[in-house]
Amino acid sequence: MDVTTIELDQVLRQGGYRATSPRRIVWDALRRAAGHVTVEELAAEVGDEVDLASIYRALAVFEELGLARMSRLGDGDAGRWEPAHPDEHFHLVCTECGDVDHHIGSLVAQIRDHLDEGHGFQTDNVELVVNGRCRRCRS
Amino acid sequence: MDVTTIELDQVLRQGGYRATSPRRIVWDALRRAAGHVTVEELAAEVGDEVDLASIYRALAVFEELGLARMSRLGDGDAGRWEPAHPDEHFHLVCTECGDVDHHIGSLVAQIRDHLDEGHGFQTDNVELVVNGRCRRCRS
DNA sequence: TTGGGTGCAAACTCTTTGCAGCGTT
DNA sequence: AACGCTGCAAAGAGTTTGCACCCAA
Repeated sequence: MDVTTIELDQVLRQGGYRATSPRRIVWDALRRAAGHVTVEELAAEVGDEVDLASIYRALAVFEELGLARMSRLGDGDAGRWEPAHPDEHFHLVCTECGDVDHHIGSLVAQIRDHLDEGHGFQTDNVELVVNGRCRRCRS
Repeated sequence: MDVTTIELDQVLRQGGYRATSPRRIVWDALRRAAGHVTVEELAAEVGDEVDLASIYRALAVFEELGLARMSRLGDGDAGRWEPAHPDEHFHLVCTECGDVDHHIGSLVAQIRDHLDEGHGFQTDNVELVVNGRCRRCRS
């Protein structure tokens, strides 16, 4: 699923929300970003076109519609946003160089299956953040 | 490893920190708690014996010494603390009843191995939070 | 036309920090 | 005696909210 700006309007309306200019602008900025952007970075990207409060509100709507996703990659870090990826994925955070690697694999599906079968737990959402040292920094 | 109050003093000193009364009180409260306590809850537990700022500072020291661990179980939630568990573990959070289940298993070790062998990533810390519906709420 | 959405500013929560005095080493 | 730690109060970051106006449906 690649939600373009045009499709965004439909998804919003189907969810009972209005298709507005600020939401389109925030969505475009989020897609344009390489991922893992803070709200502040998004604000810088959209300049003064959209108010900070409206960015927060837009992202909350996107999250509810399953369009976007927030993670906290460090202890006291601010929330970082990215378009929701259809494939389950998780984040490798290098504590040395700060690099964040997107990792798509079967691990999340394995976790889901394991919990469903063994524990009767119906998984909605898996938040997996792995801290460590990446290959380059391992020396 | 079960770090009692008496052992705490040793661990602190070995780490280059002083063994003080506020740290002992916070540590005892953390161990007495069922786990997953917020700083505010700890503050209520210790009454006015220890200042809020000192609780934060004590927990930061415990984390550095590997004695305690913080997780964020929900999107906008405050940090929740627990004594560090020797076995790798993760959290199952039921979005229906709010119950948090500690889950100890081989999953975290599997993740560690997978990343080390396949990607050269040396894992320090795995933060895994699974949201969903527990067996009871599944109806 | 109507009510959901927006900008603006103020408030709020969680957490950190500066500083003078206290207590561990 | 020295200096790390504490309480207190104030500041700071990130995020939310109240309200009047605006605009999508």
